[in-house]
Amino acid sequence: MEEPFFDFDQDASADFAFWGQIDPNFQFQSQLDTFLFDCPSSQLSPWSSFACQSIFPDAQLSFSDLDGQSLQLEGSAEVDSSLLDPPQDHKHRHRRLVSSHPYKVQRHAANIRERKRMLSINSAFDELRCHVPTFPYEKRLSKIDTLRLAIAYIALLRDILLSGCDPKSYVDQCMKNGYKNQTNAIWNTSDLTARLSWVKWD
DNA sequence: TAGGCCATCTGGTCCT
DNA sequence: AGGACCAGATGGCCTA
Repeated sequence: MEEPFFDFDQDASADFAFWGQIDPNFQFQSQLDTFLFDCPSSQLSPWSSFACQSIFPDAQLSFSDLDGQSLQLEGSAEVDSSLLDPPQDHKHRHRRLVSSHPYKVQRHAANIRERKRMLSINSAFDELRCHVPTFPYEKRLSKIDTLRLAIAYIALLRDILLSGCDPKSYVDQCMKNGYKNQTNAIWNTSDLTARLSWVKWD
């Protein structure tokens, strides 16, 4: 299996060099980050037990990557890096924390939890993308399109069940006559049925 | 270059 | 009290 790759802040150490000396709080912050990320990722997402593999592995951000990024954050009172004219070739703009206030330490921990939560959500989106019909050549669906397509797909599957017809012949019929259902889903047109023509029904 | 999409930070609110 | 959840703000990347 190919390791998920995300070209994210791989030159964090260089960034530190650019920004100057490391804050005394850095060691504590690193330990905090390490602690927060010590919990297994399987606890973060109920979806991680699925065997399904995203066809877009590069879209996933590993927790080790996140660990690396968390090293960017050092203390409390933050400084918008754009104010200091940082290098512009980083994929993400980073903020630095330069003093130590308990609230800011808490805030930093909350940020990490929030990032983990968002990773969990994104992981679920990747799982969902695996279960909605897409063209082989189609680019990665956006989150909103994934949700809308999933809604339309579920509606169509329901209609197939209610019809009692053979799924493939039902889809073929939809291709000929156009698919109409009760929902207002954006994908309930030929987009969906055309995708379903790629589905193996046996 | 504008618009879409996304990641991240943040503060507020709710829940345990 | 602390964590989860949420929505708004912001800025970066990509594409038409």
